[in-house]
Amino acid sequence: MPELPEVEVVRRGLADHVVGRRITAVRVLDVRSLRRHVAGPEDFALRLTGRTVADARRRGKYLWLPLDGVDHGDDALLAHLGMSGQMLISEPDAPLQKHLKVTLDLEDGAQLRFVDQRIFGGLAISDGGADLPAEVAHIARDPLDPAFDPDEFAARLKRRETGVKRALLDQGLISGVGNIYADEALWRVPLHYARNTRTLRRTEVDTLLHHVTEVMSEALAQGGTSFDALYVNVNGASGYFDRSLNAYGREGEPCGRCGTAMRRSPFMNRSSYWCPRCQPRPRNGRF
DNA sequence: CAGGCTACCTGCCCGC
DNA sequence: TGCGGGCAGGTAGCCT
Repeated sequence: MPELPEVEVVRRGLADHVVGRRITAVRVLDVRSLRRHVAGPEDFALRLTGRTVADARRRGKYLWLPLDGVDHGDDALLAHLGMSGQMLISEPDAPLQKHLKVTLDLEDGAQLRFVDQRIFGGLAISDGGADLPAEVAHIARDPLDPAFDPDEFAARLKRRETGVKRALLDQGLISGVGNIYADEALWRVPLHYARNTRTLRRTEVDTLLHHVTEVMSEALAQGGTSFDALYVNVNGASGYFDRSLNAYGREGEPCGRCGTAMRRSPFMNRSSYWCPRCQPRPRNGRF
């Protein structure tokens, strides 16, 4: 579900409501959400209790909260929202959400809740991960990161022998882009999702990068994309970028540029949405 | 390295 | 009303 803009909305919410607060109690309601914390739920709770959240950081779709505290190293609470994960700030006595997995009581009386319907997301404590968790080391910088290097991206992309959308979804090459924003950026360029990366000229790479960055920035400014209540910010509010989508989910609807009916094609066990006129399928790997 | 497939889960929607 | 299949914003691992 959440891609970079949605995760960044959550990160900002955590920065506002959680950073600087001490964790006074931890409850794990479903151990499956701690699959990546191999030491188990008791260890998880023990090591979080009493710690103060020092910061809220993000790279791509990964979030982490560096922790302060005596007797501990510079470790962090690592989170990935997967397809359906939510971080919600609640009153402790608020009704329990159906898919509530973990609660963290904060010293100011609020409660941070991790809710996750499909359990593809999860929480873990990353040893020494305050700066950059080892679990995130394989993730490339995202285009909203000031240190993102377009030259390096272009060089690595050119060395690939693959389709351009597959490359965009490769979090080791560029992070934060998921199925929605990949289709939106490709529509804006415009470029067919199967276009071979080796045939892209540098100007096309730069245009693509421009649109990837722009569409995610615009979505962030509108609070992200929410099709339903599964994606919400820490206060439970939806984003409204879904109204601005030009490609994703628009099969059969007219292209916003040329009016041709948009198409949906199976791609990597999901779907790609594209305009057959603006984004013609490449021939000879080029056009 | 590329990429196809599977697994990890729940829920919704559709056709029968 | 129920059942099966397909679909959904993601990632990791195994195999060829």
